[in-house]
Amino acid sequence: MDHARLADLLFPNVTRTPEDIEALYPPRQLPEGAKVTRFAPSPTGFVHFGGLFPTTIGERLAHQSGGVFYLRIEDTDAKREVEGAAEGLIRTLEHYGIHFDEGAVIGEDGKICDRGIYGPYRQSQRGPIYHVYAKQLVALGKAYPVFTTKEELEAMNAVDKKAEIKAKDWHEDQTAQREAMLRAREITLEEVEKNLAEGNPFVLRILADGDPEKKVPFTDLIKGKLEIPENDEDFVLLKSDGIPTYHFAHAVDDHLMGTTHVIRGEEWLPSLAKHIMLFRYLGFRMPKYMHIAQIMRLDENGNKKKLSKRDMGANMDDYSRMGYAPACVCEYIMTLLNSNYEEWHMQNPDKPYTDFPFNIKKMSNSGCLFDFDKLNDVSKNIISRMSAEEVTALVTAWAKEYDPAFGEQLARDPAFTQAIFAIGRGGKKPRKDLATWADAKPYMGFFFDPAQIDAYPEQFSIEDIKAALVGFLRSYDPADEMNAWFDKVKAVAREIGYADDMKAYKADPSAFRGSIADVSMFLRVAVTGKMNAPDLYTVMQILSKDETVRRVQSMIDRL
RNA sequence: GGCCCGUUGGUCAAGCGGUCAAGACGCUAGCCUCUCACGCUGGAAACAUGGGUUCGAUUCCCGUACGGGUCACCA
Repeated sequence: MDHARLADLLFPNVTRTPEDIEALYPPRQLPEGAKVTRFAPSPTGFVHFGGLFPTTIGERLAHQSGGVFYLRIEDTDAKREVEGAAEGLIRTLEHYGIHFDEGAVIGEDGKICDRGIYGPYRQSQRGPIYHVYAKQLVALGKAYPVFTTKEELEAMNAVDKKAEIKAKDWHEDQTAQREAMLRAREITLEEVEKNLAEGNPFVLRILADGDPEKKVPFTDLIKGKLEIPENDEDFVLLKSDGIPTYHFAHAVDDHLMGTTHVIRGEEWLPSLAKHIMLFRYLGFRMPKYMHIAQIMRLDENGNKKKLSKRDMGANMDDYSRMGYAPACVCEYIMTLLNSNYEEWHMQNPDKPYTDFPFNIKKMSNSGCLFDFDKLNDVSKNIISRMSAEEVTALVTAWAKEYDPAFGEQLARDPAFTQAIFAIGRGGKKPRKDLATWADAKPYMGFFFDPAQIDAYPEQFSIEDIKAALVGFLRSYDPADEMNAWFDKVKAVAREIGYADDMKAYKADPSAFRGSIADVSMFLRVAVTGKMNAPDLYTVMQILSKDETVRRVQSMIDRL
């Protein structure tokens, strides 16, 4: 077989050589140790939690080392592409504070455009580049074409490949495939010419020289030392539309664009042998790899499953809707990514997570379960440290988008709203009431709308409650200092036979009808409608005397 | 089914041959407090399993089980 002749036959229009291409991609001028990483999504949907994981690592590694973090769009599968998905991906990442130094960006006109000299950054626009390398491989005898007729191609596209294979017997299928592969390798120049003349499309397959019985040692930055069986599968390099598969595009692009670290999910581990082979054939130096474990979820049988797109908590846009602040989500991700992050954060509570010295060695190598409880805790801590102004602004902004009626209430009197969010804020032990902005309404919505009223526990008599409320109204004076105010509440408690001192009550509960805590609860429910609410004295101050009295009176009336 | 990866409390996790096996979330008891919270002090709760190697294994090796991933002209 004359490989050079085959190459010319297959790629008559390719005149450039790999050297010509290399010249267009000069080595990056970066400081020693700088890492070049990338986010390389296929524009088929939204960013999901599992995807934000490797992205955050890439961003941290690049920016912490003075390197480059770029965005490359892997739009090699037109069938699956979703209109506008790429733009959505970029916007979501921006929302989470992930910025790209280079690559595909959203331009002035809202459309994707390139920024940087290592482009194009959309694989769909890199066809001619891939073809140069494809031609080279053919000329080297390391790749060969497999022709199909258009009818066969259509038939292939019509079936769900994955489902089809699953239904088959694995052994049988693999033997058949292997035989077909070996046969395809035997194609002659004459056959190629004939097919080309007939206009039949072809895929370009690699000619695999590996022996799976042999293992190649490989070091993954997270998994450690691995033994990879050599690849013996003639996988597809170029699809029949001339567009490369992931494998081929990965090798060519990451080489030309100077990627130093490839960070991807561990589902790529089984393909690693293919990539090792490709880089070898192409004469490229391999980047370093980090294969990270998947985020899992529990299925209905209690088994772990990879967190997939449809799952609760998968779509990052859902977090916005649920009212999670981006900073909180990022911090939660850091706690999952780096086992010593929490320790660092406890020592540096006020520093942003970007100050944390991210350490690859501290990364977990098994998949973790998504935990909303933990996210909420992280989130509560962060929000508790925000200022009242900040919380007011963020809650209001969130509500305007996701709960307009509530947003309007919050915005009507910003000073009033801010006074509410200032309760228990600041100081050493701030309240931790809010994990999400959506928590604001159940937490403090009663200031605006007292409609929702918790029922009093049944063990208390209506008479006691009424007596306490009436007693309170008789003596209430908003000019009282907090202590004076509470002394009056205590007096009311004594009047109706409730203990005004918790110690005395606990020493002998039977001596009293109830305690000051119960009386406080009677009042709290009357004023806020809730068993749980922030400091009652302050709540009354903010509500005003008229409103406080009105609410207590209305509770007395309905009892 | 072949191949690959993984396995410390319910969850996230320290550990890297000798520890009473950290810590965080959640759960829970009590304390503090003028009420709700916050906070504090405790508690229950774990090395999947069988063989080795070793004076000694959670830690090293092999097997087993279980879980995950992958086997497309998808990424």
